[in-house]
Amino acid sequence: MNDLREPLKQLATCGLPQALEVMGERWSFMILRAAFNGLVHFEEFSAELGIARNILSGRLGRLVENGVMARIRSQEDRRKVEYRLTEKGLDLLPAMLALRQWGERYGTGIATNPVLVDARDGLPIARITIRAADGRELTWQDLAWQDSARLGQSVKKG
Amino acid sequence: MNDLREPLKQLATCGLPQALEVMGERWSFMILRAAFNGLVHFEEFSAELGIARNILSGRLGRLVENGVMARIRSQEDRRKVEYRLTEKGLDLLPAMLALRQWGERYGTGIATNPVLVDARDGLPIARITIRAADGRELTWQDLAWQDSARLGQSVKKG
DNA sequence: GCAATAGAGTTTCTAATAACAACCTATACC
DNA sequence: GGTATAGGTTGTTATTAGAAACTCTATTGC
Repeated sequence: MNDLREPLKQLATCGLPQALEVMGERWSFMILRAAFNGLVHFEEFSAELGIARNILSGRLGRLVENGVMARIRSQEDRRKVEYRLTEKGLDLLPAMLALRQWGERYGTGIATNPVLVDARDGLPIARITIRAADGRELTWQDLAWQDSARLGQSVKKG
Repeated sequence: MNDLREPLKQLATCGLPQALEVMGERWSFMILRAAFNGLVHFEEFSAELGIARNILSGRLGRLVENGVMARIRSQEDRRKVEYRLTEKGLDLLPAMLALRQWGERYGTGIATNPVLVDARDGLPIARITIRAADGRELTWQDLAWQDSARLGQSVKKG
């Protein structure tokens, strides 16, 4: 366990609250997943998620507001609107996959489909892991919290 | 009352809904972060998060129910209870870090503190990325969805 | 051209849930 | 007895969810 680790009972500041501000609401990640699955239209999200229309409208609007998705009128059919992931939205993929993999691992063994693969060789992607700057895989035992003012100095683990 | 624990009917099935059922509520990730920062007692979480006591009680209970945390009576002081991350909870670290890194990257430039470092060399961990089975880093362009029944066959990018 | 229809919402109304504040309780320690 | 710790209870408000009906524009079929 982490009994050897010196607990730091100080206020922590990090990007998590800001991420949760955008993605912490109930349907946000499900909408994101649908978007990664190629859905773009309001009616597609509605059918896939079974979410009430007003709520879906609100969530999509919020994701657009926060720059996660872009709202684009279709050229071919001007009734249609396309919601497409922005760069910022695409950058949420690691977080979504990490969550999803965790759910798969500990959930009630529902077979995942479809699977995300490397387009080059068709093999499923690896598990999302934590790595050192030089690429070594790290576990919680290998990690320590460090005050950012002291970065680069030696670390005491116990 | 279409909630997240119902299996999806149409396009995609995966572990995400199950992960969100455990971690999708408003304070769950903040509690998790506090736990990773070494907090163990009810009053510590309460002080750190400023969350109403009944809500905190409910969330902690739910995390324990779901096996993310363990509720342990302290040996030294029998009044005290320790909430400690289980293996299952520790395995949420990649997801939490990916979210946090995303928030840092796109948030309003709040300096993160403390920073998670490799205890061996004191260097901050790398960004959480998606990798192929052989370890190559992959971006969204390199990926494809594949029906799990056809794994290993040729892939067309969607 | 005109009616019917499709897409993307908005509005209204209602129910359920989450959140918060402020007490209250039950142990266990001193 | 007095205090610390973990939580339950009560009451109140805010938010979220949902169903159904409505709007507005664009397209399609005749």
